[in-house]
Amino acid sequence: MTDSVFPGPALTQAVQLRGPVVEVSDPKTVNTQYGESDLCEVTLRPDRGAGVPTTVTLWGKWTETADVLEPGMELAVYDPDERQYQGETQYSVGSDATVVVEPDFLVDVTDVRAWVQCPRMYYLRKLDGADLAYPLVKGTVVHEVFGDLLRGRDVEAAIDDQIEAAGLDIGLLGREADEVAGDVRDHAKAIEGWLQQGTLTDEDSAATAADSSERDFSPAESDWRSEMTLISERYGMKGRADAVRRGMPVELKTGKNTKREPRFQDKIQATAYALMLGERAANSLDASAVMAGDGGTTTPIEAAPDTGTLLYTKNAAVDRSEESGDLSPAKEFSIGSGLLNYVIRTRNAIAAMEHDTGVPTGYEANTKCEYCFEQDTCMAVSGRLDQESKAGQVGVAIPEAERDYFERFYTAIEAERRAVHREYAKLWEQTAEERAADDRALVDLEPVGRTELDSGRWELRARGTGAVSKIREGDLVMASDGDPVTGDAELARVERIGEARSASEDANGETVSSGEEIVVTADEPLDLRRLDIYPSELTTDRLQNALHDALLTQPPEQKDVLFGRRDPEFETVAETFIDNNEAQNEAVQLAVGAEDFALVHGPPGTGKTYTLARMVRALVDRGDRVLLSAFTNRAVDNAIEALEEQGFTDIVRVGTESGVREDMQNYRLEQSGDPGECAATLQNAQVVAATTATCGGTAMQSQSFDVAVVDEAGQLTEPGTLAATTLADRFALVGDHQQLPPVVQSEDATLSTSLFQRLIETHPDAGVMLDRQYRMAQHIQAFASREFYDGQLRPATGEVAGQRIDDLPGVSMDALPEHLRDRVSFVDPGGTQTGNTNPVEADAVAEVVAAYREAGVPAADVGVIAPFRAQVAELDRRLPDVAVDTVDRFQGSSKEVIVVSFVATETLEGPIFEDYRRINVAMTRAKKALVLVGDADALGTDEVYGRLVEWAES
DNA sequence: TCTCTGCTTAGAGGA
Repeated sequence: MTDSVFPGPALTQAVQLRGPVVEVSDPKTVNTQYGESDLCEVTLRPDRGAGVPTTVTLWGKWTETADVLEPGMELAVYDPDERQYQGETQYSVGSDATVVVEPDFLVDVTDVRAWVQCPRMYYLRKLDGADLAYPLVKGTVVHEVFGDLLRGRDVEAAIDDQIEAAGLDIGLLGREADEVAGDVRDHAKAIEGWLQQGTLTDEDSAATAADSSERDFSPAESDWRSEMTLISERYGMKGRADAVRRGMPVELKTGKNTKREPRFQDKIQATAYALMLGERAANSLDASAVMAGDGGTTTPIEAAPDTGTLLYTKNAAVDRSEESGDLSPAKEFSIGSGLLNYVIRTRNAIAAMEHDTGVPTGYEANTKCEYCFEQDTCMAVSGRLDQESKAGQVGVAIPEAERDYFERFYTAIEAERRAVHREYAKLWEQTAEERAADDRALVDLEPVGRTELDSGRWELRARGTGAVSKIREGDLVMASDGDPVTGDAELARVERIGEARSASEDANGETVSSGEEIVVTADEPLDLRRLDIYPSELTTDRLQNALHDALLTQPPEQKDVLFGRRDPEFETVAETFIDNNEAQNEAVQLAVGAEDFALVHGPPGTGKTYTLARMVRALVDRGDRVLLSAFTNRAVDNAIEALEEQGFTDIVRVGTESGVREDMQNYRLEQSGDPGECAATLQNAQVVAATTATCGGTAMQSQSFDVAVVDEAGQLTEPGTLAATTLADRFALVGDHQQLPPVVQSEDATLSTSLFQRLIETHPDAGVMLDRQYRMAQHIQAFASREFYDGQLRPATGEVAGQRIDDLPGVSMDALPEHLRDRVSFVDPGGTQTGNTNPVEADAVAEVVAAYREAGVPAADVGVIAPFRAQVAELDRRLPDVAVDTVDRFQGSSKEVIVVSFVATETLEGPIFEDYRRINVAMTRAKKALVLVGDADALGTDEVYGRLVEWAES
């Protein structure tokens, strides 16, 4: 077992050669002293491209990996044979060496498994993965029960709890809890029987046999670990083993297998875990050797466990009179270097395919399509997209424009996936300090306690340093003893981060807080010393799903308008919904009368959310079932709040407990509980509200709607929007493409234009712009109106236009310094940008805020905005009781007084300043006073920022 | 050196 007595990074001399491939020779066959052998020469630039091009000869089966290599791919070569020849060092990769393609791309073990079944199955899984199916739900419940049994829980209690936890899914499948419990019990019996047997053979004392009738067979803690998350830096792989027993992988399968041997793909899955367990074992063996003064020489392959176990629990439940064959649930198999290397080569094939976003045909492996249960789907997808596939094609291809669209977005989403993978690689590429500085980790935690919960899970507590990070309550994180890759590490859920609830007294009798308290829950106990963000591919998976559903399952008529083959149609609606704002009323009429879609362009402060709520009510009055969606939880909750204010409360909110705002929890659908009740609550709801990411999940995929109403649609990628709109016959998008665009990690521009923007540009007639704003004084809105809204944005009333800071109770204009008395002012404090901060400017901002405070403006009415998080932190220190945040995070809210800190001096370099929409957002948060603080010369280097300064000074 | 929210995780099975 790896222990915290071995600090520092992995000690295995892992990478011997690593860098981009320059050239790959054609494979050839040569005669050697051992007979005929294949070889292929690969030239790479070691030291990650910095070294002299070096040729490595790949022998035998490694030529399969050479086959998929292309120049430009990153290659790692471990433990190659080294030989001097004519003054040159030559490397060769035979049986003892390993080659890994694109090691930073973490291939999932389940993807390796799917690829082994059929490379095309691997591809199909990415496109279409949100189906609800009983065997899957049951399988999940059995796995959870298995984990509970390993943690020593009572079987009946575990079954009841886990079925309750899966309540909604079971209900949506139309099953009863009792029926599922019966099914699960059969599997649980098989697990119990096997565990009992294991205990008996392990403990050779006669006394154990006498006790065997009792329930107490709880596995000894040192023998077992359940649900072990493994990440491999060396092989570029990640996955989660069901259980590890004495260092050996155990995989639970709830299907049936009456063959003597385990299924090949099951063996491959367990072998992949064995490979990663070997890596961990080698690291700790080498560490021991170093401590003992020996050199570390064990390779991970040598250190890998030699046996894997597959537990086919359904075997115990089948009717023995009708089945022949081997019905024992547990099947062991031996793991040798051949199988381990096979896993690595398969993993390489996947990584190579991902490098240039290729699409597998099925010919890559020797699979037989006639036995495949994905055959129909495979042929249909191949036919619709006109792809080459071993199974062949059925059906008519979608139009070429749609195929191009699919290709373009598929590629862009996969680029996002690679960006997520780069985040994984940072787990080991960055030191703990670098990760902490990047806000991606909380380090130097001091473990203060652990408690085993009734569920068998563990609550782990630590004292934090109070450092900031992106980690928030409810997040799934990697909890570790200090090293998330080679140390003791577990996936954990953050339950609490914050000031310790209990305070104590110090020596002088003063009450002191005991620091920041961090509480997480995990399956296994560990010393909680560090938390890391655990990147998730969930969003990319759901975007792929949405793309697939929108293009391959929607009827052509519905897609026509998206591809410009037809103009959107409207029925004329004469009813008046809002009588004091023409544009708002027109927006509701448009949405109600839309036969395809309607677009509502809502600039800042124009009552966009109010209009949206009115629209939802009007649709409901017509008998429509409405989906209410937005990218962020905050926007969804705001929309519900607006509905509530209009007296409408027949809403079901789908989302996680931590995502949904406290005061909206009463609308939240409880996903655990009685299956029938859970499902009925969702199915009977007239209005269902959820984020677009949740719309892509299994629960929402089972629902259909008449209309989807999507708020903040300017912040959504096209596939993100489609996740909501494909669930409905028609849709209405509400947003503002002149405010911030979707957040995407990759540089690809495809995803950064919203569907809202594309449609409003191609179909201006299908949209209404709300042109009267209720937020800003006339002068404050002038710049935004001119620059971003063609001068069409105007104050809704004279009162809005003429508002002044001294309208606030107790605020006197005379108390303000003269340069701050205008509604818009500019201050040039003459500081210097250092990194992403400007301390002098921060001081000036603090002075401005202090001036407003002294004039009587309450702290709650002041907001401070800066482009960089570093400057936000700088300002936060000076202004503890004022809201300070980045532009991006301020979108959606407003304050009476807004102070903007631009940070930049001399030049305006940096991508943050390139998107002018960011200024629009920053300027339009202010109601009565706006103060711009920055370097006039730097701002003057850009035309738009220059006009901004001119306007502020005038 | 740029901004950053989603999501129960990942994996659950069928001839």
